Amino acid sequence: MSEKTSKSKRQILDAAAECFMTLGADVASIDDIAHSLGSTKGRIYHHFASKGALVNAVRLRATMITFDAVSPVIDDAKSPTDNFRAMAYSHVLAVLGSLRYHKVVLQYHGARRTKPIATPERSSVEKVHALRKEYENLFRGVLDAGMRAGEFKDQNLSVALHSVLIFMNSPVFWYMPRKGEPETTHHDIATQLADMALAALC
Amino acid sequence: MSEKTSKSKRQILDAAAECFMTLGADVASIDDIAHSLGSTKGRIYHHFASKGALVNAVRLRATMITFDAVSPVIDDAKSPTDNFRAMAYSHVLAVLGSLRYHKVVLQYHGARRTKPIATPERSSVEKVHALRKEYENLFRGVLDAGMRAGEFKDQNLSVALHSVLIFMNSPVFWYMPRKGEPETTHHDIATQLADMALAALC
DNA sequence: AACCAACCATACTGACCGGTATGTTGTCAA
DNA sequence: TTGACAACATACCGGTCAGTATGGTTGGTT
Repeated sequence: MSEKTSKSKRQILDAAAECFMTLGADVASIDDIAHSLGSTKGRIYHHFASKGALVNAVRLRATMITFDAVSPVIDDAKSPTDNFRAMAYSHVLAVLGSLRYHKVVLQYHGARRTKPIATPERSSVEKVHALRKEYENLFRGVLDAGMRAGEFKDQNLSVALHSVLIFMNSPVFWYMPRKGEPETTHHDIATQLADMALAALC
Repeated sequence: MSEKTSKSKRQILDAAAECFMTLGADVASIDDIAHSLGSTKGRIYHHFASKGALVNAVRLRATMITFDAVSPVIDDAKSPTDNFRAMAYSHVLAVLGSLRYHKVVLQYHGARRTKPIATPERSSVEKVHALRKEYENLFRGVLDAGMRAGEFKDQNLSVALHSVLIFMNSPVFWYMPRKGEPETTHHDIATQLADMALAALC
C-alpha cells in the first residue's frame, strides 16, 4: 500500500506544499512550483496528471503523516485518558513537523468544489477522503470508550470529535517557526495542547 | 464609525460571501457573484473598487458581527470564568448565524499574500487586521485575568488564546445546517463548545 | 552499437478572469 | 423641460495559467 515515491516526485511534493502554504493552493501556479525547483512545467506534468492530482497527493501525504505518527501509540491496555493524551501529543507534534502539508488540508477543508469535479481524478479524491475518515475513527473510538467508561463527559460525540480535531490542528493557523527557537518548542506546544484537549473532554 | 451600507451593497456582500464560501475566495469570480445576483459585473464594480476590496469588506463584516455579539456580554463585575463562558457562547452563536462570512476569514487566515499587495487597498486590509487584533484582546484580557485569579491554569497565554479562538470557530469547518433541524441546535452546539473551551483552560 | 523508455525542457494554445471604458436608464432638483 | 448624477448593463482588452504537443537527453538493456 505504501507507494515507493521516487526521489524526484517527493521533491516536487515538498515544493508544491511550500508554495501552496505561502500563496494558497488556488493562487499558486504550476510555474511557481517549477520555478522554485529550478525546473519547468514539463517535469511536474510528467509525474502528475493535473494540478488537482498534485494537490490531492499533498493532502494524501499530510494524512498519512499523522496516521503513521498516531496509529502506533494506541494501546488497548491503557485507559482512554492515557491513550488520548498520547494520541493528541503525537498528532500535534507531527503537524508541527510538517506544517506545509497540513496547511493545504485545512485550506481545502471548507471549500466545496462544485466547479471542476474532474471525473478522472474522482477516485483519488475519495481515497483521501476515506483515509481521513479512517483516521478520524481512531479518535472517535477513544472518545466513545472514554465516555462509556465515565472518564470523559457524556456529550454529543460528533461535535466533540470534530471540534477537538480542529483544535489539535490549530497550530496550522497561528504557529510560525522562528529562527533561534529552542529545541523544546514543539514539545512544549504539543504538551499544552494535548492537556487542554484532554481537559476539554472531561 | 458604522457605515450605512446601502441596500444593494449589503445584497452584494451576502452573495459574495455565499460564493466565497462554496467555491473559495480565490476561485469564485466576480462574474459568478454577479450571476448569482442576476446582474453583471458593472453593478459590483460600481460599489467596490476591486475584488480585493470586496473580500476585505466580507472579512470586516465577519469581524464586526462577532465583535458586536461578544462585546456587550462582558461584565467586569463577574468572574473571569463566568465572563469567558458567556463570551464563548455568544461567539459561537454568532458564527453559526453567519457561517458564510466566517468561512472566508478562516480561508484567508493561513495564506500569506506575497503576490498582489495592491497598495491602494493596503489601508483597509490593515483596518481589518487591527479590528481582529482588538477583538482578540477581549479574550486575551479575560484569559489573563483568569490566570492571575487562579481560576485558569497558568500556561502559555498566546498558545491558549489562539488555539481556543480556533476551537470556537471550528463549526466553520464541520457544521452544515440541515433542513428540519430543531431550533435549539445552535444553542446546543454553542453551549457544548463554550463548556469545552472553558474546561480546556482549567 | 542500437534501441528504448523514463525524464525533462521548450513552445504554444485556448479559456478564463480582473479590470476599464462607455453606453443606457431612472430619478430628482431647479 | 432639462440638466445632472447615481446605478447599473454591455463590450472589450490584456494578462495569466492549466494543459498539450513535441523534441531532446540520459541511462540501462540486449
